Amino acid sequence: MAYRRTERVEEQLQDKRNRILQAVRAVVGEVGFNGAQVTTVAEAAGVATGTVYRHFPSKGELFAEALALNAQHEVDVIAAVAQADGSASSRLADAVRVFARRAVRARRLAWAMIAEPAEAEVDAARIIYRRAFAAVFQGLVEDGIEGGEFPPQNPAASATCLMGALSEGLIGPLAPEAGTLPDTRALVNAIVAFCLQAVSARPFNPPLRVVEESQ
Amino acid sequence: MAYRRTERVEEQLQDKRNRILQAVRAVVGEVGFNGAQVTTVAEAAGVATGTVYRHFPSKGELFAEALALNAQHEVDVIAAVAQADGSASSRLADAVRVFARRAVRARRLAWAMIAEPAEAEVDAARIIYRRAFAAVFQGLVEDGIEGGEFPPQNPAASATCLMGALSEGLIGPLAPEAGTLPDTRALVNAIVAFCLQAVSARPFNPPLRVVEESQ
DNA sequence: CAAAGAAATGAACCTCAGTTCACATTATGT
DNA sequence: ACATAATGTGAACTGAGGTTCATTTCTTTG
Repeated sequence: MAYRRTERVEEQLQDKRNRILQAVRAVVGEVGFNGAQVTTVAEAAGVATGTVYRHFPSKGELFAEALALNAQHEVDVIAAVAQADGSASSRLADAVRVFARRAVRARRLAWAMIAEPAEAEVDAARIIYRRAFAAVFQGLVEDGIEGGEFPPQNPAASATCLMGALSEGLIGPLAPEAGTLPDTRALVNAIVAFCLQAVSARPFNPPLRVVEESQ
Repeated sequence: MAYRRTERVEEQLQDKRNRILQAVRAVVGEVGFNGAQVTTVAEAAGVATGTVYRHFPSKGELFAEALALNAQHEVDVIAAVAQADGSASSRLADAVRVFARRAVRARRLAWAMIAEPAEAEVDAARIIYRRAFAAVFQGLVEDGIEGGEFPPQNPAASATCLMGALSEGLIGPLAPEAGTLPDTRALVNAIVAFCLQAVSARPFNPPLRVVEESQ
């Protein structure tokens, strides 16, 4: 018996693993999934190509885990906003706004996370996290309905559609081939307005019966 | 002078070109973009692989043109619905419903057209046609605003978000890894309801002012 | 410090689907 | 029928990038 994996080594291993994941984030934030090669990531992480494969079984799984890491963080942020005080409408508006703002800020990365074609595993992870975001929205929609703030509706469907409206509203402007964003503020506002109205409004036509269902 | 491209040959050429495009449609409708290889397409079209390259410069362009063909057809269908008689709301609802129904019917194909990762050229074509659909919706939104049916809003942003809500609402259920659709009818209805409400409703909270902007 | 076992390395390898191209086939016009 | 030219063919080629693995470097223990 002449070797044993020490705590210190264990830590260094974890550390290296994290460095690799962070490198993916950095590289993808720079050149997207498309341009991100394993060798490039390894270089960015300060390790050799082969080392990447001591920590991850394949490019797809590495990239998927990197996406999951980011996406989970974003979900947490949005969930926190959603759990703050205030009416369901205002919390929903805030959640959507925060999502949009953060996306616009880290534009290239956001586009990659939301929309850029990538390995199958990455796509799978994306779907999972889209659902996670939708779940947060769904909670808000349910709150709103229960509190009489929103009219009755299918919360799951509304949440999915919200997620779609939100991403589509962003994807175009975020896309790398689109130039610089002309008016970020206005864009975010329009998306927020749409989303809020979609779930929180009452039918306008046929004519409204104004009070009957209000709390 | 011993050869000249006859009308007949010209036709056969066109014919073969179309057969190849149709083959792409068929193959993609079966196995998606992912599983669709040039050789497979050639086989399905009843030509040799090389022949494909006499008609199209690359896989990407071939597939992009095939997508464009389909998408243009769908745009035409939706545009026709949008130009029918009726209120803006009803036309919008019909347009959304028709889009969704047709997608659900040709499920695999629709998913490929809307969401499946593919060559860069294909993605580019997709963006163009998403905009084309959005343009149709935008026209309806503008109609609705002008006619006092819909409240004031940013028509371009609303249209983009509509397109997003519509596709996202469909993508999940359409995805090949999702099982058989449980209740197509309900799904389509929920999406239509969301879309209609998103643009046609008035804010519920703060309290409504009912008549002021109606025509 | 030496032995033993892990972890790191990175150049070589492999895979696979898009593409090519030398040749065969088919069409036109005299 | 023959010359000419275009179209069709599909096996072989190619290149990019993910993956491997023999070798080197590092860590632990007696």
